[in-house]
Amino acid sequence: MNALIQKLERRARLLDEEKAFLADACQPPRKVSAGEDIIRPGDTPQASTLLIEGYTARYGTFDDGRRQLTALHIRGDFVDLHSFLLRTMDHGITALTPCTIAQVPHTTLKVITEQWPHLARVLWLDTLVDGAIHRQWLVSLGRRPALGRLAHLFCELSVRFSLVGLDDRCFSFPLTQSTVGDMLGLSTVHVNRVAQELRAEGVITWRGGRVQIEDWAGLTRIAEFDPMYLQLASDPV
Amino acid sequence: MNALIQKLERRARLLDEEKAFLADACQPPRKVSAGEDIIRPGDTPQASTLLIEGYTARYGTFDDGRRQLTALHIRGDFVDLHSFLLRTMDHGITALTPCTIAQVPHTTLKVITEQWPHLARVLWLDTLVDGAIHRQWLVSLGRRPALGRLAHLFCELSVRFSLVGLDDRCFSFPLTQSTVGDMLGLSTVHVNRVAQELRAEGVITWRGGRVQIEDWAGLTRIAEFDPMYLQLASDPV
DNA sequence: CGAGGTCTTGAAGACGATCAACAAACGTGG
DNA sequence: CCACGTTTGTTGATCGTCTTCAAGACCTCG
Repeated sequence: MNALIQKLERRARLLDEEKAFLADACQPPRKVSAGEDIIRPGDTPQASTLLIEGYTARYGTFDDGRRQLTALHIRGDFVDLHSFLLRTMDHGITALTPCTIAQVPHTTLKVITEQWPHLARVLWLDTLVDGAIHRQWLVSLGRRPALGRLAHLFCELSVRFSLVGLDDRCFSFPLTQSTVGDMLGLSTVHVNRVAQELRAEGVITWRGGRVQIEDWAGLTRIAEFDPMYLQLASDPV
Repeated sequence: MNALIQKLERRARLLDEEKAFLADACQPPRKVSAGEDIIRPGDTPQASTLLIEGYTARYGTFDDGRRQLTALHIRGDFVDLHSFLLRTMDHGITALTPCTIAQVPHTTLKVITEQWPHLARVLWLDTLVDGAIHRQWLVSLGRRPALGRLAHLFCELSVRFSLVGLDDRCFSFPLTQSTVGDMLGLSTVHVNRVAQELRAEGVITWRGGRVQIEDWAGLTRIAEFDPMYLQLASDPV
């Protein structure tokens, strides 16, 4: 919850009443174990899920079992704020690690749009930043070579962790190379090879479920990273 | 304008007052010629642009000039509704063909969020469907082979045109193969080759700036197309 | 009629996938 | 705390898809 508010306040000032209302809206936190589906494609959830701790991902699947992850969530992210209006989910959401989540009923979100228009705009903005991240991923998958794709992912995560008050140059990353492959549209083997290349360049270490960025300038150069899309400016909305 | 309302009403019922307010919000239409930028990266527009006729696209560029299109808009699409809250644009929007556009001032959009909460939710939903399309494109770029990518694009366009009342099995498509390559993350040469393959399969004809779908079942099979993500159900929001 | 853009075709090469095998790390139960 | 099985990471070899380069055909529009 605090992580969410901290992130939202990087983009717009919130009134104390708004923060209090948002905090009250959350149902008690719940644990989810790794590999469990939080939402299955076709579900029509009655509440939106806020990620308190852990990693979750959105995914689409093919008949033959191959999958593509379309988003990666960290603490403070609303993993399915869009289910409030989208109703039936066109994709699933899975817990990549053990997670703590809290739910906000859709009825409460509706009240926000009726009675707290400013807060509603801030939440709308949050879904729009989600879209901006999607666009960057599209650029990655469409035009960036494998090495740049992995580098870009780490750049993005570093900035996103800094928004929720975590050390951004060294963060927990207990995902398998196979999962990363499903995210970047690469095979597991190739993820392994480009990871080694990043290590050989000396820009990161990635071991034991942790990533440490050793050379930020070098990493951003390889990734051609420009953080503008993460909307760090704090404007009234 | 009518196209927008027609599309929105496929997802939620609108009151006559809401439709009237939305129609009044539009400034007089304006022509834009092919190749012209409607928005440049870094711009902070004071109005959102509605596409009345033609094709526009969102794009990201690299230093070396290569580009990746991240969205394709047809008539009835709000090409940058998100600029209302996102403020400074992280990407550009270009007219791929001669276009007619109309603008809606951000101040008016703000009034909608303050005084027309239901209409605001419908517009929010529209940006969420945008996100759903992004996710499908991510799946395409990440995991679909070139043939399936092109087939999927035509499936999506067919459904989207049907939502705005156009013949969906035969639509105007005056884009170059190079532009399609920038959309699908492919080289021009390869777009040419997979297009010929789709023709050879007898599922489409694509000539003289028009696409005709000859075998919908075959096309959707090649694309592994599932239209769920376009949110065709009409629910109260 | 000419010129520039677009489409088409061929050949060579690169990047990443797939297959296969082994090593290392992890977790679980004895 | 160790043994064992399973998952994850690593490496090599081969293969396929798509890219790049190059050149010629077609088309459109002044």
